[in-house]
Amino acid sequence: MNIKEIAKTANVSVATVSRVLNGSSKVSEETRRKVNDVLNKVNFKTDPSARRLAIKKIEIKVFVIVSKRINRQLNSDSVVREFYSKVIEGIEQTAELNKIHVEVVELEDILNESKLKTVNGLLLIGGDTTIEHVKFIKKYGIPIVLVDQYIPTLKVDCVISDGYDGASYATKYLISKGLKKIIHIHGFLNHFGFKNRYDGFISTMENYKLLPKDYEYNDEIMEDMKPLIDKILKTYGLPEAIFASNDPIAMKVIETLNNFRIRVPQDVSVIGFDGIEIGEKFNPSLTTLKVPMYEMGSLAVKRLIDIITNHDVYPVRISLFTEFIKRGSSI
Amino acid sequence: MNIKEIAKTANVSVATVSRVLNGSSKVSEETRRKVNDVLNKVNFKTDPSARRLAIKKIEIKVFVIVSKRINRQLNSDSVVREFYSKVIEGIEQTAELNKIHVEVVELEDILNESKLKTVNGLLLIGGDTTIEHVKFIKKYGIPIVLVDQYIPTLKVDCVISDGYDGASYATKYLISKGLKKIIHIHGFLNHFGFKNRYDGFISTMENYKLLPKDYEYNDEIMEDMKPLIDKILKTYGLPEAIFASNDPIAMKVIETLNNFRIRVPQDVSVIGFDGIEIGEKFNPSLTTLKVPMYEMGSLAVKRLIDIITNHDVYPVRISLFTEFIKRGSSI
DNA sequence: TTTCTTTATGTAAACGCTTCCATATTATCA
DNA sequence: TGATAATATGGAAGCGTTTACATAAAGAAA
Repeated sequence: MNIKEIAKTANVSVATVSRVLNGSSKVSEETRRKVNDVLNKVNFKTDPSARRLAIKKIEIKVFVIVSKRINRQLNSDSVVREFYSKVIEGIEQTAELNKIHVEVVELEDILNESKLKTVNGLLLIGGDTTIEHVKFIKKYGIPIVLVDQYIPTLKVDCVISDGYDGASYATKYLISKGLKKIIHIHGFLNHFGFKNRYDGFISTMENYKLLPKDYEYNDEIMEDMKPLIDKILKTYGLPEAIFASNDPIAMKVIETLNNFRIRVPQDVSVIGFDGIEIGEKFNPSLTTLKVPMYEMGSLAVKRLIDIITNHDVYPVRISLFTEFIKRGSSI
Repeated sequence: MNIKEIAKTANVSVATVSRVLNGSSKVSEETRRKVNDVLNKVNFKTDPSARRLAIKKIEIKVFVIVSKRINRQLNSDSVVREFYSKVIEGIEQTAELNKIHVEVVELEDILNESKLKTVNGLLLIGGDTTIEHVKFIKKYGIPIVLVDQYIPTLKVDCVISDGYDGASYATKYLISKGLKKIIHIHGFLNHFGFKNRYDGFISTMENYKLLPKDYEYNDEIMEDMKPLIDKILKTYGLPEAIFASNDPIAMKVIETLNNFRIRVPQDVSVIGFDGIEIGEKFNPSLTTLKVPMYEMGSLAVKRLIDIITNHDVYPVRISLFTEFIKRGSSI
């Protein structure tokens, strides 16, 4: 069953059927009804490959939106840089394969421009995307896929990593090694990513009837982590293991512990999260949960293509599993 | 960059390029090398859509595996029937659209057969799939996608509905209507679906500083719910709203409440979960969260195709958002 | 040498859809 | 009323592949 047969039974041309299918305005009410009747009767579904092939003439622009903050970091030497670079690499290569034009722009720019109207789809990367941004863009009816960001109250497509599962795995690993005094050092919990990892840690500890203990850090503490470690040692004592909510924290923790003459992993095991490359070079090399960043970007593009070409309507949340990488910083 | 350009620069016909690309034997060594040189130089990648369109039928066999229990229910008149029928409809139509052959078999059958080796991919539907099943099949290196089932400890692709979000939405809705005494009646929490909905309910109530109260039901109670309602009324008092973890429970609750001369929704609001069709005919018509069942099946097939054709390696979890449908059983 | 195979390559027709362009119809205006 | 503009529809050319069929070249058999 194809468009041609539909056309024949509806007594119109294939062009007209296509127009009805795509909601183009140049069809009379009567014809539209006639075609729709046939369409419904046979429960017609457009062949995605054919549509995709035909439509390819059009320049599909995908704006990879990055907030000013992240963009600055992308240009500076930072871990964020590595993370998002990998994601963007995945985006660009997958886009190229599908002959889609990608442009990386700053979020602030696109929000001010009425350029929005020329865009076929948007990828919004990272934690700076807010509900307002999404709502604003949605008004234009432009498909969006969030990357490494999830906004629970909004039903919007997103690709994220499974922090809950990862944290849970790490915690179980430590427990399986006989460790019991495990603490979690994490970022602000209103960030969904940190929250997920936190939840995974807490619930796993509770499942094993162990007392979960967690400490929140802020940007100042990143400068100097001594006060935090000090506090932990005083109020909690020396933990057997520390699970940090990302790699930079983990490395900072190790550094600071060393200053306290506490050895990693002999005295305390440390596990990070993200799997950035520096972690491997670090001494001791960092045990971590690797987020498949390239895949994240790649999947986001594929999803966007699906949405655009199939008029896919149900938003989905795609979570990628992380990969546990055992290295030197933990037993 | 397409096959035609490759052909031109390699000084051969497009047919020949295609033959080289597909490893057909009817190409001389010399020509093959010539073409491959060009291919490598420009890092050519075949357009998937075009290929898909041109190939009339890819012989990918997908076994939709259904456990005996569910299969029995599919043949009998049950709500499970409706739910899984819709899912299977999505699977079959999407498969057909992609010219893939689908066969619905019973889980028990396939596990005993060495037929497994002839299969390109498997879809496992529903809550009866166990870790052992998956592990067994994985041994054969066959791609699997779980549908409406999630096994946290195993990194296996799955398509599920977002119970947490749905439950959370329902709870917020009730709270927004000024209701405070809200309880949750749910199934066994070791089923990930019920657990998710439970978590969504609990955490939302806590967010609003309300006391969450929940009751677990079992199959006997489904026969006669009087004891449970009795217990609730005695220990908790009359709730203002009841959120049930699926539609059948919700309807049973309403029925039983009516026997107690308690009116729905005047005295107590009731919300279900699933969005099965009977709920609409029910009196009062059921407020519920609709799981996009068709989409669930459809997405599962698409994911399986991706895994098979792209050799996609990172397993992902795809969650579909539910849709809140306000009807007569709630204010 | 002639005829018959075999092998390598090219030509062109699909695959199902979108969309530019042309045409036919109807409405609008002077 | 005739000229013009607006609107609805159809025809047909792509989109990038695959592949049946045709053809050319070369080798084998007579």
